Amino acid sequence: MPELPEVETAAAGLRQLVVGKRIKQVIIHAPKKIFGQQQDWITSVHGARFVDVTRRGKWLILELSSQWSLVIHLKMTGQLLFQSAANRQQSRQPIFLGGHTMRHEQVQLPNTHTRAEFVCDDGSRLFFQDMRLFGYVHLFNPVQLHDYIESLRLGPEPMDKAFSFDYFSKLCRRRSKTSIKALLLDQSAIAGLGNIYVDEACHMARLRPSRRVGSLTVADRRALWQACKRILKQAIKLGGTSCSDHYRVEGTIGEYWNKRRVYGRTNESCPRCRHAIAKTRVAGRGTHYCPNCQV
DNA sequence: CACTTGACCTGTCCGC
DNA sequence: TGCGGACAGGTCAAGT
Repeated sequence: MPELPEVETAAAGLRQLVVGKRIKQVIIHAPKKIFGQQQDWITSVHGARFVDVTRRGKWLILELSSQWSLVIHLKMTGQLLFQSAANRQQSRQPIFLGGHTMRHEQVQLPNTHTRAEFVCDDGSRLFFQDMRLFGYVHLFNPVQLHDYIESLRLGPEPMDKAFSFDYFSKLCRRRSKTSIKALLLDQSAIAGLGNIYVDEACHMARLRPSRRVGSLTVADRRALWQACKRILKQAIKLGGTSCSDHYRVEGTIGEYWNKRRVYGRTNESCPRCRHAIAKTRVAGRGTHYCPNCQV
C-alpha cells in the first residue's frame, strides 16, 4: 500500500524513465477524480515535457515544461506502469514504477483499471492504474500547486531535519491522549507513515500501537522517534513494499516485504522473541504486534 | 481544538 | 458452484 517509501520509489522510477520525454497524447480512460479544466489539459499537458518528478509525503508531483504540474495520489490501490514502444510491440510486461501490486499473471494495457494514459513522443507510455478509484490526479499551475500543498498541512517527514526529537517530544505532549498508532498515522503530525510502517516502527521501538502517547517515557519516545526514521530509511533503500513481484524491475523494487517484522504476519513468530504475532484493531486499522516484547 | 468514526471503492477470501 | 459478508487501507468530512 503506497506509503512514503513506495511513492519515493515511484518518483525515482519516473525520474529515470519519463523525465525528458514529450507528451504526445493524453488518454483519459476513467475521468472520475482526474481533475483540472479540459482546456488546461490540452494547452498545458499535451505537447509538454516531463522536466522533474518530486514528492511531498505520499503525494507525487510531476513537473512539466509548461510550468504546470500533475499531482498524483495513489491512495491504496493506485499504481504507475511504464511500457517502452519496443516492449509494447513484443507484448512484454510493463515496468512497475510503484504503488499497489496485483496478482495478475499477464497484464494487457490499457485495461479496465487504467485511469489515464500518457503517450510520449518516442512511443513509450505511462499508465495510471487504480482499481478502486480512490487515487486521483490534479493538474495545477504553480500558484494552485503551492496552495494545494499548503492546504494539506503536512507535518515533517521522518528524515527531515525538522523532525527533531524536540519536535517529536512537543508533539507527544500536545497529543498525549491519543494512541501511538493514531498519532503516527496522522499526516499533519508526521508525513509519510501509513499502516504498514507504523506497525513496523512500533515493533522496532518495542511499544504497543495502542499505548497512549502520554504514557511514554523519554526513553520510549526516543526509541519511537528513532524507529520512524530507521524503518523509513530501510524501506526506501529496499524500494518499498510490494506483496507481489510480477511487475517489478529486477531486484530493485519491493524488497521490504520480505524483511517486514510484524505487518501481515499474524500467528507467525516474532523476529525478536519468537512469540506469536497478534492482530487487533487500533484507531480503526488492522494492527499487528508482538504481545510479548511490545509493551 | 482534539479525537473518532464512517464514506469512498472493488477485488479477494472465507464460511455456508 | 455460488453467494453474502468481512476485510483491505489513505484521506476527508462529519460526528462527539
